[in-house]
Amino acid sequence: MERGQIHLDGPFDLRLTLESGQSYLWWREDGATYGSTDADTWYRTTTRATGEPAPVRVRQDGDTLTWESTVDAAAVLRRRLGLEDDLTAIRAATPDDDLVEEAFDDHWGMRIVRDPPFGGLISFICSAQMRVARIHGMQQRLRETFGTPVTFDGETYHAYPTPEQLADASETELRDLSLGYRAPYVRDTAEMVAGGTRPEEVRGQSYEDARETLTRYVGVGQKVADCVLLFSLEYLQAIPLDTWIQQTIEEYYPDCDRGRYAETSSALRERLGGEYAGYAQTYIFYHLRTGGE
DNA sequence: TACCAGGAACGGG
DNA sequence: CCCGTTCATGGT
Repeated sequence: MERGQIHLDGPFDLRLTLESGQSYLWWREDGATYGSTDADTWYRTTTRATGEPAPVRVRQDGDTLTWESTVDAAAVLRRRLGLEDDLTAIRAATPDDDLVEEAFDDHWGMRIVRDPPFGGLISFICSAQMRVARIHGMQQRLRETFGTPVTFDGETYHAYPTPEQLADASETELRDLSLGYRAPYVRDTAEMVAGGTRPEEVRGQSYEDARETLTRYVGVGQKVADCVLLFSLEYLQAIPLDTWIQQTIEEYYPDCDRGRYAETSSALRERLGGEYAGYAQTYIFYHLRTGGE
């Protein structure tokens, strides 16, 4: 077993980062409901960054992250948890705005995650008209049903299914996991990816071109595409316009409502500072979702 | 019971 | 292009 520590020299909160509705590819070792406020646990996931799926677990104690794995996971964790982002500089570059400042203050340390692209794509296809805890439950069932098991410290971690593993699933099998009408979307998109059309290929395209390209996947509209760009592909300017944010626009930024998704998104992006607008959006989303105003 | 959840596909205008 | 409707499922 390999074990290491990462010294945090900037604001970071592991629980907020992993349980704020950005990623559905981690799970708590204590089994507590996803979205719990108790952070005293290990968070588990797997990574294929070094080849075959490797289990990883990590926990936070103050300004120290401790991780354990079968591989050296330090670099992977830095990337996947957004530790390379200069959060203080990003906040400083975000225009002054009462709602944004309040959200930053209340949830300071939350980072934008970098999920593996395929898992990010499938999990956000599953997110359509669904609550956070249920989206997380779906991903857990997908892992345990179709993912490759690896044992670590006497326990089994199931890797997120590969495109091939999900493409081989039947729609009925997926419906049995309570995916509902999303089942054929997941299966068909997995087949497209297994066939060679990979989401990470959009890297290098302009933000709006990349969003348009991603909507070619079945079950991916502009909102889900924005989630994949923001939480998997490092387009930090992406602003997913979900029902919460649309409600926020009506209430706080009515002049940004241009009637159509692309135009409204663009207007709000400018209002939130452009390059890192996705950070401000993610703080606002979580702030409102947890009862802030 | 009826309504809703981090929407998207589909069909008609 | 735009708009309304439909699509499973489980919680409240």
